[in-house]
Amino acid sequence: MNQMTTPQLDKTYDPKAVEARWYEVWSQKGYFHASLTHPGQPYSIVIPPPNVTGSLHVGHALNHSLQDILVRWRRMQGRNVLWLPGTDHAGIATQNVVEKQLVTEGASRESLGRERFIERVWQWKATSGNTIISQQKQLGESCDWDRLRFTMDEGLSKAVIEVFVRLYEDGLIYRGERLINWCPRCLTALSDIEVEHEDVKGKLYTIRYPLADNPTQYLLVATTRPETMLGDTAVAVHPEDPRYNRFIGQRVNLPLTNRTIPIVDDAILVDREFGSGAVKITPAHDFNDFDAGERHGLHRIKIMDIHATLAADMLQYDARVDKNVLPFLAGLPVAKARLKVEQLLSEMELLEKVEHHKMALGKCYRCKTVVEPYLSIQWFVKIKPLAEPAIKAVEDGRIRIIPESWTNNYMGWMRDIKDWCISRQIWWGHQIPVWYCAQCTPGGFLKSKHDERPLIGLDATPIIAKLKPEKCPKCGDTNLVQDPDVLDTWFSSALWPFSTLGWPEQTPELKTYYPTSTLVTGLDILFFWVARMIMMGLKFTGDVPFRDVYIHALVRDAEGQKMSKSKGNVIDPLHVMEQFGTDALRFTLASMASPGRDIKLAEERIEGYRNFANKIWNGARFTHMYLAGTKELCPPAEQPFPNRWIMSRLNQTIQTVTTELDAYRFDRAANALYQFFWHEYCDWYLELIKPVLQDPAHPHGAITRQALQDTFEIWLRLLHPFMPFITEEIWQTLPHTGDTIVTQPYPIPLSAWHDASAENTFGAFEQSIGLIRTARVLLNYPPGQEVRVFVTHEDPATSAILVTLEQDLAHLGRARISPVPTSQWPTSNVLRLVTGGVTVGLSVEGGVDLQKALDRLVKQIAETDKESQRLDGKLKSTDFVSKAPPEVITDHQDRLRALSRDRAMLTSSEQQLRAMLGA
RNA sequence: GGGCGGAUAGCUCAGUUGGGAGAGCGCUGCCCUUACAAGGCAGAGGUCACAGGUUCGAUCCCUGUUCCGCCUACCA
Repeated sequence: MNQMTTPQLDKTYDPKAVEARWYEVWSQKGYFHASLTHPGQPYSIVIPPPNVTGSLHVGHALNHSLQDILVRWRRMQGRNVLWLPGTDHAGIATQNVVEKQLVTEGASRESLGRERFIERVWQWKATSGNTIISQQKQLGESCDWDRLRFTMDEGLSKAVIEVFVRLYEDGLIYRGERLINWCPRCLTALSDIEVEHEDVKGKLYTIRYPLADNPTQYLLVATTRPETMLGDTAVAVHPEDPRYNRFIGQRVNLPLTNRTIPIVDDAILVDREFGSGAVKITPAHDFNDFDAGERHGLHRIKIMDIHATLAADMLQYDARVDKNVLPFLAGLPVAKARLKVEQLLSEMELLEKVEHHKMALGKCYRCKTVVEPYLSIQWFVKIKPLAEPAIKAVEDGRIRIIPESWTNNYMGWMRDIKDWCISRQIWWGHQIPVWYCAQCTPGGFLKSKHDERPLIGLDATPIIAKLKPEKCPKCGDTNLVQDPDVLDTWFSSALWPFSTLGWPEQTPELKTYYPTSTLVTGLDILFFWVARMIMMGLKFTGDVPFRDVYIHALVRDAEGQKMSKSKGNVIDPLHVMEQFGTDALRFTLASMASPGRDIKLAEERIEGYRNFANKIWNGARFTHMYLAGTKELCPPAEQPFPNRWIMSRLNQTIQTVTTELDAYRFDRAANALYQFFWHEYCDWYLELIKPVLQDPAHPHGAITRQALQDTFEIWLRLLHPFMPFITEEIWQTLPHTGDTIVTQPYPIPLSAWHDASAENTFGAFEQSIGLIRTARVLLNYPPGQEVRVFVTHEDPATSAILVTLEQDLAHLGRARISPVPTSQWPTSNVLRLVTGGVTVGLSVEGGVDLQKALDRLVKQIAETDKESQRLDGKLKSTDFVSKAPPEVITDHQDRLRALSRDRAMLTSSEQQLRAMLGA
């Protein structure tokens, strides 16, 4: 027993003074370090790695708080806990950050060259990449920082290479020329899910395409992107469309060019109901048209460069744009080209009409630039063979998605999944482990006219290798060029649960902590990340990467808007922690984490839980005044009533919190903790035991002090995962064993503490006190004034219990109590209030206004009557009594009986009151 | 276009085998009562979005409607 001296605590809790100090101690003592020799059953979580350029936003705060609650809880339960932290290298975002820095120095990525640029990024990472890590520590996160990982670390990079090579060898990675989503600002390919769609009001242009054989006749073609017509290589109509099918096989003159293009039939592409029923086909600039082009063996004519501007040479030589309009169009960016084409067509009277049209516009998720479907050579993962086992793992329950409702979402996406474009035309990231031999490539490597990168054509044979090969295996030449592209950041994140544990080595960590127990994440990266981890985990470890996936809500502002810097509605968690304390923020987020609903975070809520922290603090100050001396042992059943009651309630709270945490109901667990402490422990228990504590000679003094500090200490442990700082601070000042609350056992329910009779007794007691207090207010008695109170219960047994509680009733009711039957009460000058069998009488002093009391009685009688009628009506229904379950019927009968007893007491009370008023 | 979620007190939200509608904040009144005014006590406030259906009985289950949000999609 480590008996501390009673400290003097300030009246209000000051989180700042406490938080940094304890985090320092926890770190130094290594409480968060996972040990392979720990005897407990492993419990492991890998953190969703935040972007290394990032700083802690409120979404992280939620995500991390929930993980820390789970981890601290399991650690206290004695599990062998690993919470593995880290960051990802965020290829595009990080490169953007460093490039911006270079611009201010008058330099650029290109001027530095690839090697020096990458060095520069590492430098940046060394100085700025730990921002979020230190912020995570401020949040109190109990990660094993000794195992901090970064997706570009040597070990993780090794895993990336290993996976790439093995996927290639298994035929699951291929290189091909496809249409991909291209960001003309980041100058790289994006995967499908890196494109955000936004509804915009655009225009639908209807253009006349004159028939080649008879230019006075024309086909009407509708499009939202008229500028792409320069790259058209066909027009499609529906084969069964009587308006057009006779034209199939003929040709049209493509306006603004010197080309004619065929009219083809295509039942897949053409919707006869839409637009004019004829569709232009631009295979190099539209995803549907690309497929249609494949079906009809059409040319693909590119008209744009990597910046999404119309390229003069492409227009001139490939698209054969008419030389009269060429100067107007060459070099224009897409948006301007659209206007110009509209104008030109209009002047040539080839523009039939322009209508308003709403459409979805794809934007880059990093920089919000409009993305272009762009024809280029890229690397892809063939995803279907990986998706199938990943679907199965969720179907057969090896992976559980919580809340379950997201399972459908996952399944739907997985079943309809498309090949994953994994190459990115940037420098920061894992460079693709593929080399090419110039000697063996017939066309050699070209330099693009529009890009400084070497263009490696599809005729080049890739040499896939974990390390750079010495020489070409075919010709022996040593002049090999590595593929300039890097892999999608999500490619390395997909390996996170096992690459961080040492894979491809079979490390002890991997054996102990894989599969991980739980993944905690937001819905926004279910597809980006979760699905891909499942696919990769199954493929490369043969097992799922985690058992449970807990998906939490998105945090929005108080108006329900998504937080964004541009809207200026972001709540900065660091500022909140500064203002209200970390524990308050954590508790707020936990208490609002109801499944399937977004969190609207308002500052008032956080303030409310700041007040809760202060309440806890003051509860501790109170407890400190009455710490026990020597240890007092007393079996629960022999404890005085307040102790028996609070122990039973605490026991129930332990049960609830544990059950709810098991079900990932952080909100309910938090509410149970709050409700217990504030509204049972402080409001009732502390008040009940004050007379005992304050009387040095009281026979229950010693065991009550003991119960007070024991229950407080247990509750602190119960709360600790939610509010780690304040619980440690207070726990240290109470008698305790051990060095830190962090590693103390989590409370478990004890059946000996459960006491139904104490809880029933409390029910009658609480009702009595409630009536006394209400009566006081009705009669305008000052709170301090002691009054004469009669109290009884219609059930004799309960009445007898109330007799035993006379002291407690007197104390909390501030009254002289007469616990006698109503027959012994005065018939006048007493206000009688009734509820649930309890009747309380307050003696009425002369001169008080009784009208308020009368109003209340009248209202209560009316309510009683209404409810009685409702119950009576049901009980008189033959359908009800014949079909409802017996226990429901007896319950209704009991309630009706209780109401009518109350009602009799109420009316007699009303009559007395009227008599008093009349007098 | 498809899918999913939501609509309960002024606000934010609980309410899971269908049987008496709850919490927090806010509001009103009274109190600086020796842990706490970041507090205590008492109180007001809801046809559980709307319309049908199932049932003895529906906030809860089913159908439809309206509104809001999210995800997803190639209607040029």
